[in-house]
Amino acid sequence: MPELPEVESIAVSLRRGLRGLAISAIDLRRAALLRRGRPADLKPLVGRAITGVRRRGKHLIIEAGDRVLMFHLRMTGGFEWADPAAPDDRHTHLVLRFKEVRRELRFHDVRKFGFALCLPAAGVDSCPEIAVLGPEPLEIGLQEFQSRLKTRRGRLKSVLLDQTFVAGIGNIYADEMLFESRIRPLVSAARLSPARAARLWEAMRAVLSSAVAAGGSTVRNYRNADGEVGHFQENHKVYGRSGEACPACGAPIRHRMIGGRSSHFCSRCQI
DNA sequence: AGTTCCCTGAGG
DNA sequence: CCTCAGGGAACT
Repeated sequence: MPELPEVESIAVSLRRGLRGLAISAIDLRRAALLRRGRPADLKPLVGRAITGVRRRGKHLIIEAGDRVLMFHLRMTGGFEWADPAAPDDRHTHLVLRFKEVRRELRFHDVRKFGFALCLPAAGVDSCPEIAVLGPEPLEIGLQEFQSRLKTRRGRLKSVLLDQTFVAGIGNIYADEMLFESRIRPLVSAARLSPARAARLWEAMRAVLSSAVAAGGSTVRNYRNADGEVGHFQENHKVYGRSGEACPACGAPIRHRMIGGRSSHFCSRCQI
């Protein structure tokens, strides 16, 4: 569920919390968290100062000099600052400790879909996870957005969720930006008119930037690294509102599966 | 291009 | 008890 706005909010909170800290120890509780990586890959991080935190798509990248620790949170991954003496739950998979402070940073993930990789900083952009990603939706220009759409066969909603098209959009924001632009999720991406593509581009920027400003959406239990919830769920017009009245026309919000994902839309407003 | 699977807790 | 949620890879 963490999508671009949630990962951005986590990155901002981590940037704040990690400023000026150097890693003193790493406690890997579940080796499978590293996927193809090995536990020994983490060793170069010990002793390194944190030099930055950034986001690429839904990936979170903690920079420590010439190494990075990259996370994908998938559905239920998250961070929490805790006193080392505080009890931890069985879903904590990695713990970072620091020279300067007593508090430790815990990565937890109930469903274990998330992963972490320790990579050379120079190799991040060329690693498979990042190399395949499309442009950032808040950076891509209208012309490029329109021309990329034309090359995509398939339903518009599925294309928006495809991280190689643009990186960072998930189920919530795909539904919301389609409603905002009054476009049906089922239409062909390639056949979207330039005017409708422009409306979608505007909606994409508006929805994502509002969501970033609101700290993301907290449905179920998303929180940033400081334990703060997001507030954009209060602005959701269609996501999770099947059966409720469309805020624009009053027709009931419809719900159906598209490409294996639950989709919410107004069949009167969205054409 | 659609379906299945991974995993677990929440909700019916 | 059963079903659902969901990102993304793997499979059909």
